Amino acid sequence: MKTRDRILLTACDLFNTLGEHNVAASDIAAEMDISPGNLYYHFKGKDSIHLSLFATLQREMIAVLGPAIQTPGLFGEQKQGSAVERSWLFLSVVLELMLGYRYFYENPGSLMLRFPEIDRGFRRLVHLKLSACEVVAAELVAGEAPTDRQEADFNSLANTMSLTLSYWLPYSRILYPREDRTLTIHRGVLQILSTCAPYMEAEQHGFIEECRQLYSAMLASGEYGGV
Amino acid sequence: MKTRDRILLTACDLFNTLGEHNVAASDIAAEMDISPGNLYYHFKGKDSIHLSLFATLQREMIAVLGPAIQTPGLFGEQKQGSAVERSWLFLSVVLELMLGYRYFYENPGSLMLRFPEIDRGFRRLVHLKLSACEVVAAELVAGEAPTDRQEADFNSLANTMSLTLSYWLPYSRILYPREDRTLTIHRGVLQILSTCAPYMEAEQHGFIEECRQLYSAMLASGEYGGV
DNA sequence: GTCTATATCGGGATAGAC
DNA sequence: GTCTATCCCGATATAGAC
Repeated sequence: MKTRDRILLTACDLFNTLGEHNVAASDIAAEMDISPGNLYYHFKGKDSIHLSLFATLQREMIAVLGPAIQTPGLFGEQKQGSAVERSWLFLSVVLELMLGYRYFYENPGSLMLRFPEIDRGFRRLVHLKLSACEVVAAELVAGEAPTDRQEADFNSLANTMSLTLSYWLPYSRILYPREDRTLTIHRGVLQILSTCAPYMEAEQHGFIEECRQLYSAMLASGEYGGV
Repeated sequence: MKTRDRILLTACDLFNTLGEHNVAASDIAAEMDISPGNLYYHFKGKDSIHLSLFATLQREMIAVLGPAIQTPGLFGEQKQGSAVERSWLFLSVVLELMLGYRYFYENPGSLMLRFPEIDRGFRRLVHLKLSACEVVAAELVAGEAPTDRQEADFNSLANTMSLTLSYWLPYSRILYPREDRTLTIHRGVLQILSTCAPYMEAEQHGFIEECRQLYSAMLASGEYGGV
């Protein structure tokens, strides 16, 4: 593997575990057993690493969000499974991706303030996420023509979903600091879907119920170091 | 006003506008037209300022949250107005308070990592917020004995409210960077209350409707530099 | 591409006069 | 309490040999 890529990987990893601003360029070099000079040969500095890392995140996120927003609905092509199942998959993928760059979501403000391009990019991503949530919500509630009130409720529903999606990782980490990551994602998806529950057809509830059972079982089994 | 207090005030202000980590101790001194040495006479350094600032935030927040959690319901003593109106007031007060220390909520992770006492304190606050939201939610949905499913929905509702309450400021700032602060708070309260809408008695909806109208009017008037 | 050595710089922190 | 002057350190960044 190329040194340049190893730097990116190592940096992201350190940022995630230690917190972005507790990691110096030299720390990254030390962690990889290369010299600081070498690191500076590949990147102009920590800033340049941040920009590169964010560019990747952005690219990957757009790759996931883009298709979801296309008119035919989640994942463009032929639909498979029920609406809830597809939503579940979609939300999982997004959360998984965010988890890989979680240092970013713990302190969005800091990086946005330092780098205008990140500021713009992140804004754009949030807007995309909101659009995607609108599509997901629309698929989930489906059905009858909305009254004015339902219209307003729908908008706030999409907002809630998008907000939860954006901040679930840090929020959850505060409430359950040592929880297994996989479980955190599952609970996040469940939390978001629960938000839609009151608007959904009765038959759809079955899937959410199953998820809840599953989640309880996981918690009980203790293999995920929960609470 | 004592220099010590002016330092706290100025620091908080600078942190809010420039971002915590773009502000050096010397910047604070410069902004107040005192010498760095003077600042270090009053505080051992930036760290000590942070701790002091957080202690205040914590104290004020507990003063608001504590009574809300008491069994009689929101604001302890005799209840005034409808449940929605009281919730509205309560949520406004909390958001207003958070707004005063918004630098903190833009980058929770950074400060929590640096100061164990802030980490503990912030965790505690989030738990309190969640408890308070449970009380608010209970007052709002009121009524009949819940089935299992409603029970689960209720829990996730309280979580959604608490999460929205915690991250509304940064989220909203990303979506509407230049929005007037007052409007941001109003919209936040409305957003949280909308979350409960599907669970509420029909008659309660009237108030939320009014709020929405009001909000539309404010946006239209343009005096709040919206979008 | 990678290393070692070194220059630079900004912010944190202290000493001592007033 | 407040100032000036100064020190110190850690992180960034570069030069030049291998």
